[in-house]
Amino acid sequence: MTSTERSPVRPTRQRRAVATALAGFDDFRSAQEIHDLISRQGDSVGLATVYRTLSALADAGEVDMLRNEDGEAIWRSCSDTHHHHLVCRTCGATVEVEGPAVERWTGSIAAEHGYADISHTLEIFGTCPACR
Amino acid sequence: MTSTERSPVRPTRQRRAVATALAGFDDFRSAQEIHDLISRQGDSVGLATVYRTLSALADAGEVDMLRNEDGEAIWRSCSDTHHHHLVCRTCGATVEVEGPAVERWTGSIAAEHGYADISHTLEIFGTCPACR
DNA sequence: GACAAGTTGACAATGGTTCTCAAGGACGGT
DNA sequence: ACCGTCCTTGAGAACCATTGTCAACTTGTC
Ligand SMILES: [Zn+2]
Ligand SMILES: [Zn+2]
Ligand SMILES: [Zn+2]
Ligand SMILES: [Zn+2]
Repeated sequence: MTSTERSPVRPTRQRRAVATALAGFDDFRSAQEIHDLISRQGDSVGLATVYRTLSALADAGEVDMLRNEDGEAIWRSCSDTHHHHLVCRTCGATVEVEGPAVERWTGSIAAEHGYADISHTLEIFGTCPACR
Repeated sequence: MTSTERSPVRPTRQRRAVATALAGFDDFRSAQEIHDLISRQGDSVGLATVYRTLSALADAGEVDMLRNEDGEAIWRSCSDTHHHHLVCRTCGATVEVEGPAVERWTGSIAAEHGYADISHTLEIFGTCPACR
């Protein structure tokens, strides 16, 4: 059960730095890359804090986290509605895409086989026009 | 460049053991679990060899490798036609699913944005009836 | 059997991610 | 401003899946 009281989230220098760094990217980046950008901007935030903040933002639905082919987590600030990604495998350029039909399809497939608590991952990789 | 000569693949006791272990599962398992099953069956194969063999089989398209929500690689021998998976996140029970409409959708989305050389990943996770 | 080349396994190394815990900061009440 | 409480942070250790190392061992071939 989720308790009704949420622990307050305090606006700290560190959390602001992570949010700013995220805004500086429009493609998916690893926690390390985000940490590096923060450092390069003169700020100093512990790597563990970067991970904590990214996880919290992901839980809150304010950033998307997915895994690259090596299983590493990569992150990107996204619109807050459910969507998927069309990602250039050369330069990382990302397009958010929606597919109501796909959402319906995954749900019905799962129901058909009696699975509950459904989640799904769907990513499309390709080469963007600029990288052709 | 891929050379035209392929290095010969020798049928060894270890590779047979991995294949047998794979056949003993009908769901996705980690390399560690596969290694454990081999041990339990009395055979002895180094973990590194399990990884090497699984990777080779995946490259050859004889097993599917995907990543669970923690980013760990999990493996399963699969049919050789293009399909996706509905996976129980508790016990790993897997259903292969096909969705021609989804295949069409990903293709058209990609074309619409000028992306070429399209590939995609789509996995559905949930809790199976037995694990409810 | 002898040779060249592929294969193995114990172990070390790698590297992303999480954990630990003492020190620091935010906030409400006074 | 001062306190007390609870949240937050960071340096480093710990974790752990995966990969690299390399000498010993197989396998296929002649
Ligand atoms: Zn591109
Ligand atoms: Zn979706
Ligand atoms: Zn199950
Ligand atoms: Zn598909």
